[in-house]
Formats: sequence, C-alpha cells, structure tokens
Amino acid sequence: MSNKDNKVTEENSTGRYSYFYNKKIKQAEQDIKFRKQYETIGKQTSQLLKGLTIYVNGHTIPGRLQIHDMVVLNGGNFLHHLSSKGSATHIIASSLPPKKRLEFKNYKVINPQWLVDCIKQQKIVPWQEYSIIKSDIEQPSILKISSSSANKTPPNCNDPNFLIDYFKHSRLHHLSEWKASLRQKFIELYQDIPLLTHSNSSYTILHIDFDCFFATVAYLFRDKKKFPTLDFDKDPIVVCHGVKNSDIASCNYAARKLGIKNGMWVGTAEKMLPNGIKLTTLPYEFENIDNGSKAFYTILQSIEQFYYVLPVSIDEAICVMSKNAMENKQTLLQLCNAVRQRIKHETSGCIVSIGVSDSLVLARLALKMAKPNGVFMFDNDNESQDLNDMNQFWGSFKLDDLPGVGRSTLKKLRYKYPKVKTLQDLRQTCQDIISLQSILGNKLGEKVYLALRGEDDEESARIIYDPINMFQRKSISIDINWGIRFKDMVEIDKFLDICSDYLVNKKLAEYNKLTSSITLKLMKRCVDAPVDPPKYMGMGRCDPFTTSSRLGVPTNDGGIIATELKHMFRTLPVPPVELRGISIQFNKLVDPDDPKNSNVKKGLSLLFQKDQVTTTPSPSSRSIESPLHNVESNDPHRKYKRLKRSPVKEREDQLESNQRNAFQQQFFQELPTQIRKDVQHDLKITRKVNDSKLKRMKEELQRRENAIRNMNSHFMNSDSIFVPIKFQNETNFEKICSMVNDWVRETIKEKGPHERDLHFFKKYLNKLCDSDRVHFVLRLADMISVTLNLMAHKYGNAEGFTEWEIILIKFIIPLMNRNRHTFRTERKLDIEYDI
DNA sequence: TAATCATCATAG
DNA sequence: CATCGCTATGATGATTA
Ligand SMILES: Nc1ccn([C@H]2C[C@H](O)[C@@H](COP(=O)(O)OP(=O)(O)OP(=O)(O)O)O2)c(=O)n1
Repeated sequence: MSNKDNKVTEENSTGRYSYFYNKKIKQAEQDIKFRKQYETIGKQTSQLLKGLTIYVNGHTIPGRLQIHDMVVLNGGNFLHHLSSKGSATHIIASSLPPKKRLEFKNYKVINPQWLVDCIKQQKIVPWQEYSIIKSDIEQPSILKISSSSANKTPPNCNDPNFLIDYFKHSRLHHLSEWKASLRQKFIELYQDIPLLTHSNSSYTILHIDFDCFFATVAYLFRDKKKFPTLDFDKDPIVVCHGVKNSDIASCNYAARKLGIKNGMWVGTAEKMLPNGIKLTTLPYEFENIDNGSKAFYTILQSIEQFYYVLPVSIDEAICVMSKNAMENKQTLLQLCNAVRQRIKHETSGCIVSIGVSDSLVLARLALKMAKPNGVFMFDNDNESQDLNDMNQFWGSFKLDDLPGVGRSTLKKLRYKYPKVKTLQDLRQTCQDIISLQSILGNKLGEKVYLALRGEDDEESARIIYDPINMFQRKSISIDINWGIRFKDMVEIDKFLDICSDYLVNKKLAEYNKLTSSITLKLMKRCVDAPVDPPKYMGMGRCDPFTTSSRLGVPTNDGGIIATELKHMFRTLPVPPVELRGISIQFNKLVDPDDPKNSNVKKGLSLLFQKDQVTTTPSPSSRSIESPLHNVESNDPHRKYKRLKRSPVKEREDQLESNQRNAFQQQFFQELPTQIRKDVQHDLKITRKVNDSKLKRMKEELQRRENAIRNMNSHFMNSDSIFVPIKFQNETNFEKICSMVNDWVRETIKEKGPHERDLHFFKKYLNKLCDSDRVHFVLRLADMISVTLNLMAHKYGNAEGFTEWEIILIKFIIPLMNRNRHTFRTERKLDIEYDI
C-alpha cells in the first residue's frame, strides 16, 4: 500500500510541478480559489532558497510533496533522486536508519521543521539545531554501548532526570502539553478579534478530528523493514509502549471492529482477536504527531470562512462559521471535502473526518457518525429532516457517546434505566429534565437533557462565545502516578524539590505568574491492593488524599513552595513506601505585573525582614531570597535525624510489640510537627503571612487565655462539651478542636487529663467513628501528636505527657485502625480499564 | 447565602 | 523485559463564617 502511495505521490508531484511553475509565472492573475487553497505555502514566491538543493528521504510531515512545493516556490532546487550524488545541499528526513546515516554522514541532514522555520522567518536558519544525525550518531560504538546499557536501567524515581524522562514518554503528558500550547496560541491569535454574540446565533459548527491519529502516524512512520506487509485497513494495529498491561493510545479501525478501544490494555485487546489474527503494536511517534498537527492547524486557520478554529486537542478542532458563509449544503460539503483532501495531502496520508451541524453537541455526534474517513452533516430542523432519519441518527449512539457522559455517569444511567441502550431510547424514556437532574445532578442533568434535543448547555457554549477567557489558564499542575516507589521521606523530599523546581521554573516562569494556593494530592496504595500492581511501575488501586494551603502572599519561590509541599505531605497519612502517585497544583495564579499586586513583593520582603529579626538574632543574612530554601536544601537530613529521636518514636519503640498497625509508625514519626519543629520559624514566614490564619490564631489565643483562666487541673468539669455534640450536629468541630488542644496543652504540664473528661472524650471519638467521621478523629490525633511534639522538649518528662502519649497510641490509633474501612479504601472502582 | 475545601468526573 | 496511568476544568457536597 505504501508503495502504491509513493508512486502516486511521485506522479502527482511531477504533475503539480508544472502547475506551480506556471503559477509562479502567472502570479498576477490569481485564481481566487486556488490562491486560497495554497496560501499557506506562501502565495508570493521568494528567492530564499536560491542555490540550495534539497532532497527528501523517507516519510516526513509536511510530506515530500509539500516540501517540494515549498522549495520550488522559494527558489530552491528539489532533487527527486539522489542519484546525482553530491548535488544535494540539504537532506530532509524525520529519522534515518543506521545504514542511511552512514551514507549521509557528510550531508546536512535536518528535519522538516528547518524548512518550515526558514520560510516562516524568511531567512536561512542555522541547520545544526535541526540536525538528525548529530544527536545519536556522533559518538561511535563505545558510547553507544554505554547508552544502550543505560537505557536498560529500570525506571527509578530517585533519578534526578526521572520526571523529564517519564514525561518524554508519556502520551498523556504530551496531550496535555499540546493542548495547553494550542490554547495559548489561540489566545495570541484571536485576542483582538471581536467575540461572537448569541443574538447572531446562526453558526455552523464543523467538528474536525483525525481518524485514530496516533495509530495513523505510527503506521506511516513505521519501520518498513520490520513490517513489510502491514495493511492499515485490514490488520489490527495499536500504538503502545509495552506488551501486556500497557495502555493502547490509539488503535486503527480494523482493531476497533474487533472491539478494541483506545485506553484498553494490550493484553485485553489480544483476548479479543479471532484465532489466527495477530495484533501489531507500533511505537509512539510524538514528534511526527506534532508535525502532523501543525499542518492540520495551519490549513484550518487558512480557511477564510472559519471565524474561529477552536483547539480541542492535538488532533481535533472545532471550526465556527457564520451560517451564511456558505451558500448551501452543497458548497459546505465541498468545502469539507476540500479540507479533508488537503489535510490528507499535506500530512501525506492522515485522514480527518468532519461532523457538521449547528450546535456543538450535534457536530460532535455527527463527527462520530462521519468516522471513519467521512463527512456527516446533521440537520436538527424537525421539519426538513425525515423522522426516520432522526430516529436512525439518535438510535445509532451509545449512551456514553454523549459528550460529558463517561464511565460513572453511564453507570448511573444504566442503573436507573436498565433497558435504555441508545440515545434514542433515552430520548423517549427521559422526557423531563427533572428526572435526569435527580440522577445526574443539576448541571449534568440539564446538559444531557439539552443534548438530547440537540442543544448546547451554557457552559459548553462558552467555547464559542467566550473562548479567550475559557482558554486563559487558571491553574498549573503536574501529576505523576507512574514509577513512584520511594523508600523514605528523604527521597520524597528530594522529589518534591524536583517537582517544585519544574513547576516554578518551567511553568510559572513560562506563564509569568505567581501562585498563592497549593494543593497536594497523594495516591496511597489501597490496603488490599498488591504491592506490585499489574502494570509495571503503575499505581495500582489507590486511595487519594488531598490537602491544600493558602500562601497568603503569592510567590514563585521554589524554596518556599517546596517547603510548603514537604509540610503538606506530612499532614497526610501516607507512609513513604505506600506512596504511588503525587500531584501538585497551583490553584490560584496571580499576575505579578498587575498593578493590583504591586505591593505584593514589598509586603513579602517586609514580612521576611520582620520575621528574620525575630528568628535570627544576627541580622547578617538580610537577603530576601528564601531563607526557607536555604534551611531546607542545606541539610535535608538534619530534620530527618531529629525525627528518629522524636519522643513519640521512642515511645513507640517501647510499645511496638503491642501496637503495630496500618497507620504506620512511620507516619507518626513523621507527622507535621517534626518538620515544623526544625523549620518552625521559617514556616511561620509562609504560613503566618496569611491574614485569615493570623486572625484565627489571634482568636484562638484569646479563647485559650479565657479557657486557661477558667480551669484548673482539668477544665472540663462536667459532662459539658462532648455530650451535646454527640447529638447536635451543629456544634462546631473547629471549636472542639481548639478546646481539646487547650485541654491537652494544659494537662500535659500536670498530671494528665481527668478521668471523667477522658471518658467523655473517648465517647466523643467513638461517636465520630460511628457516624463515619474518622477523618475528624484523624485530625484530632494529628493535632494531639503535634502538641506532644511541640511540648516534648519542655514537658517530655511530665506525667501528663506520658499519659497523653499512651492515650494516643493505645486508644486513638487503634480506634482509627478499627474504623479505617469507613474512612478510606472501600472497594474503590476498578482503576484499570481491564479487570 | 457565599466562601472554601476536598472530592469526583470528564476528555483526549 | 516490563512500562511511561497527564492535567485543566467544572460540578458537587460538606463545612464554616
Ligand atoms: N485514552 C486515550 C485517548 C486518546 N489518546 C490519544 C491517542 C489518540 O490518537 C489521540 C486522539 O484521541 P481521539 O479520541 O480523537 O481518538 P483517535 O484519534 O485515536 O480515534 P478517533 O478519533 O478516530 O476515534 O489521543 C490516548 O492516548 N489515550
């Protein structure tokens, strides 16, 4: 098949040569249609490439044909065969097999981007940066061996390059990055053009998407020696890294016929093959995918009728045009086919399908109808559309074909309407919005209700009426849920440093933002999940834990952020060895140049200075540069060593035979305080600047003082506090927390809590557990542990101190363990597609 | 009632 | 060998002020 294609290409290219040649001469009398069609290539010729002779080797994007056009239009020579050795000045290729590498080693072999950039900038850019050869052939065999053996080293999250290496191979990371960058480009491109209005609400929507994009590109760029007879139309092909528990990024339509889907694991897909049929797995072609997408967007953006080309993802865009931009359906269809033809052409073989309608949902559904390799126009106008057609249209979709309906929603719908299989069924069964809303919630219910009538909900339509705002970044985050296997907190701290560095220097810097709110989410292996999940280095089944923190003063200081993250980590009950995934988000982004925030930096420095005066007697280091960072990075082991000596730990050593449970000792050794103890003053800098926190602390202080005044050795002199809460939900947990804290603090200094108070306290805790609020118990336990640690150095020998330790270890922790099941790790949905 | 946080769900 | 399970966003429910 590929051979045939190549032939066609050759013929075309010769045929077209004369066309372009003519075109160049007859520039003045441009046929408008053709100008339109070819303007991306550059409607004016230039002499940019004069004197250069260019040869294309193998498969490229833009394809050989486009390169030919670009070269010729810009005054260069295009070499059809390399027979005339030495005559080529440049060879364009995406990659070279070793043999060719040797053969071409004296040529300037560059990737196609070089040509694109030359033409874009209208100058010959240095070729070295685009060189194909330099990267891996430069070093002869010795290095090759060492690098190939280095490649064999198993993934290790302690490797300083782990994060980057991982991202390099992660398809989902690429998808996210690409999407973000497309959105950014959209903003730059369209921010000055007026928004569309609802009033003028007759728009035609074209939803355009490559058919099985990754699979197509992987096929086109496959190693043809390895797969000489592979047939894309007949053989099931998937793109993946591995062989069994590896995700399928994309599978061709031959595979889909057998029931294979994107996201499925290879092993599962193989089970669906009929006897005798083999599944072909191809590697990812990230760079070529990117190139294909560039061509795709360039073409779409060159189409005058499109008011917007809204990026959905790397391979998918929504084009919006005024309804009267096209005369009739016929011309619209022609446009679609021209676009399809041109994209196929310029990506040398990638197919797009197009769904056309007058709402986003319908265009999306029409696209689904159009696939593979087609155009589908759906007219929702009841009068003009045959009822049968309508029924057939809606009847051909499964429930989760509706945008917004995923696994979870599908389950809910199935549960409520077991008989409903297609959207047509759902249309008939669910006539009113209320019943949908009661199952799916307010918004989703409405969305589905409208979608079934072919209308967009307000939120979805925002992409048309307010795309700039919608594409504006509101948060920055990274997730790593693969390859995470740490031994202890030291390793994790280092990793958090790396993440923080990545986020700050790569992301915050790129967008020139500060952040004032951080969220940390950890994935902890489910208690009943195997230590080694089915997927190699995967996360397996996990319980998620999140916590977030306001920074009060926006910052882009990696040190402050890293410290905060380390602190936050320790507030979550996840022992290092159970950690399977980390995600870090900056939820609130602040523009440092915004005049509103002009006092931010000043405030920051003031606070730092002020705090430094109180923390360090010697005012020598007055630098505003993160004192935290220094403390943290100078000696990450210091606090860890200290941890080992913490009183709780000693205590636990004594008691260890009695109490050893899933709330691991390790967690309690490493509760927030220990860190806070060591970097206490420094943390205050970040934490206390927060106004609200300050206020709360002041209030607490006030309350505490009052409480202390009113109490003697024990301040709960009656059944007072805990009894009512058991029955009245309205009682405020925060206040209880604060009171308990006072109570603990006071009684630590003396002989411990009064028996009666303790009794009620335990009763209260039991109540909390019974009412499924173990997380409150956890918080109380955390708080008590914190208090113990804080007071260890002064009251470590007091009777009350020991008392409280025993209460914590012998009562509270076991209580939490007993009730863990209500807290976390119930059954949990099957994470994997399989199973 | 609004603000805030943790959690869930979705898409590619 | 395996394998590269990301990330922005909106909705929702619980809790607090
Ligand atoms: N779970 C998924 C879904 C998608 N993708 C990648 C591979 C796809 O090629 C690309 C585009 O996703 P689409 O949903 O558009 O799927 P395809 O393009 O593969 O197929 P089609 O659009 O024909 O259904 O995103 C992925 O890696 N993992």
